[in-house]
Amino acid sequence: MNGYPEVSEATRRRVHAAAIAHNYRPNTRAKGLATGRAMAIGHVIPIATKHEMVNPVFADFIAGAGEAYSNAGYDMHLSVVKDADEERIYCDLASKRNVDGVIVHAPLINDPRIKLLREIGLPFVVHGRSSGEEGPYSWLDINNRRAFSRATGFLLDLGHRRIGLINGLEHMDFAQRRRDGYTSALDKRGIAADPALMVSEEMTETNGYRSALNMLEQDTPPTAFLVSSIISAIGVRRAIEELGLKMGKDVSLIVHDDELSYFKNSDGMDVPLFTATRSSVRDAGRQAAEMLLSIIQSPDTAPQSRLLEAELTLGRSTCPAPQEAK
Amino acid sequence: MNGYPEVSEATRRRVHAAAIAHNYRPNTRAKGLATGRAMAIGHVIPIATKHEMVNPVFADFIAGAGEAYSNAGYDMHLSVVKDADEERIYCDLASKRNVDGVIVHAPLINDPRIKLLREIGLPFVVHGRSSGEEGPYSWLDINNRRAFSRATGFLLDLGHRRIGLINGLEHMDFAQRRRDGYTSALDKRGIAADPALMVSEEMTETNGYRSALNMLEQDTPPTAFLVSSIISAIGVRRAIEELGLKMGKDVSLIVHDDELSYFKNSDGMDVPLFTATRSSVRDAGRQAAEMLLSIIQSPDTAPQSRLLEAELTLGRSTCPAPQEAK
DNA sequence: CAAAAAAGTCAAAGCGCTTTGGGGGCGATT
DNA sequence: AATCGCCCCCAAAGCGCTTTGACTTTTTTG
Repeated sequence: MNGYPEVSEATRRRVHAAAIAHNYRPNTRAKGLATGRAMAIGHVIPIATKHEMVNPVFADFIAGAGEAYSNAGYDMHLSVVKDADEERIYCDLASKRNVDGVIVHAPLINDPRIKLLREIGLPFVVHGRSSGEEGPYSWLDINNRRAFSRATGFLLDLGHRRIGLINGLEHMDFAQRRRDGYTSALDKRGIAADPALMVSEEMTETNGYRSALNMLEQDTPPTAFLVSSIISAIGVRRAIEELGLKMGKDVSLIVHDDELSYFKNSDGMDVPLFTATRSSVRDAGRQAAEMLLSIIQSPDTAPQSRLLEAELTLGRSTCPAPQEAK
Repeated sequence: MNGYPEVSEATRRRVHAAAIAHNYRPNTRAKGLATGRAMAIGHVIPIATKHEMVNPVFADFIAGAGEAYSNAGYDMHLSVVKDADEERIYCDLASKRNVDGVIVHAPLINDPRIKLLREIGLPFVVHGRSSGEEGPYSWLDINNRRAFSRATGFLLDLGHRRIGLINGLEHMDFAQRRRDGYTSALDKRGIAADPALMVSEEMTETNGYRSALNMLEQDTPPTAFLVSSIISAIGVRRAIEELGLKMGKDVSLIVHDDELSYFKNSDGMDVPLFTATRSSVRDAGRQAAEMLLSIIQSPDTAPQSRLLEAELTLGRSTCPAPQEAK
């Protein structure tokens, strides 16, 4: 059944028919044992121990990756793990031989997992990058820095001078890059970044709400926000409206939109709710998976990488800065 | 290493030490082949083909289940699958022997998967139930009917007479039960359910927004809403406020809260944003997983089931009906 | 002190597949 | 007619583990 050339077409057909008749499918374990390949990819999803938080982008990323795997006949192996145990899990996966490769999620700055995986020789692709990691490795990331610098520039062009940054946790690489983009765009216009306008926290609705409220209640409140997640942005909007202000009129907001399936910023009909830097995380999952599969197929080629650009899409949450705030 | 009684303690220690020294872990495939047990549980997550939607509760459910699996030494196998292909996948999983059991997600009314799994003899636990399925099977569900009937009763007690129901897709069993709870509570007070106040749709922010807007723009708009998901509720709130109304003052709202980790309705400090029927889906994942593991351990016991009650928690989104609306 | 019992060790078989090398059958070549 | 070559088919070995039963060593007991 495995396409050997010396088997006649007739026999092959007979075997196939019999297999279907008996509802036969080769036993994965036996096959894996004989071939030495697991035909499975591992995803390790870390639970932030502090708040037991599951990153909401995982679901969509995995949906995209899963598509690529089933097309290629691979299975997906998931380990849910408290972030402290994460390294041990990679060793386990490798030495128990239950996966042929892994996707590394949510890389930190100087992420130790990259070194570890390189050492144990398990093929991997990082979703994101890890600043400070010098050696070569395969990754797929969006251009977070440029996205946030463009978004900041866009707000500056609209006349905003005090722009709040509501970011994710900045030991995560993506958040660091986003802040870089933000501060460098401010720098370029000769504006000093104000620490009172920058927060770094888990991207939940409540956090977004609380931080925005804090900033808006300052003496010189921001007239615009840059928000790292559509979930936090909901909270930011709540804070804005609770103070009797209007989003897109009194306060502007740009959000990074991962195109989560249950929270589409734009439904294709109306003008999107939020002005956003947009990049589909589902698509990223698909591409990262395909990259990993190709690496597994030809292990000796150089590490691959791909940098995706985020689109800046106009929504109803941005407008010129109000006059009195200039 | 597997705890045979006739091996001396000293030898065991020696073997253990050697295993650790060489970073040895038994090969999962070989072990599985020899024992006939995969030590893995399958989760099949269907993608609604129509909108390519991933149910946002999966992430948290799986986080809970994953905890139970790793405690028991089990792995988790994920298949992401277009909902049309779902039955084939179950057959594959069973005949390829790569899992010892599966969790059935998002059961429909008269769900054919239950019959199928019973036939092929693969142990399973349903997260939810399937009305119309007569035979015995193991399930874990929340009492959707009672939760929604209580919530409706609560709104009626506050004087609301026109209550909008913004539900999930009603071919899903949970949504059906929620509507049942809603209509039966209305019935009990002699109020006819108005079809113009009931919608059934995928639970996205946009859908919630649009449906609430539609209802509020009717001649006799609802004074309260019952919403099946916190995601849709965000959209409902947006609609309310866009019309210049205040949630918890002009319009009341009760939502079902799955305690999604990135969208906590209550953060333990303030009064929750929404009044809600609350039940942790993460916890459900943990319990369903434990139930399945116990079934696999002793396959001959009768099917188990567990019905969890949802708590009604007071938030800031409900208040007595405005006078003029009575 | 010898024999029986207990405790510990080891080697072989088998799980279900892939891979390989040896033959059997048949038509073509000399 | 004997040989060669080709096309198939099949049987055997091995993947890394568990399980079993046979065997050896130590301890207990009459």
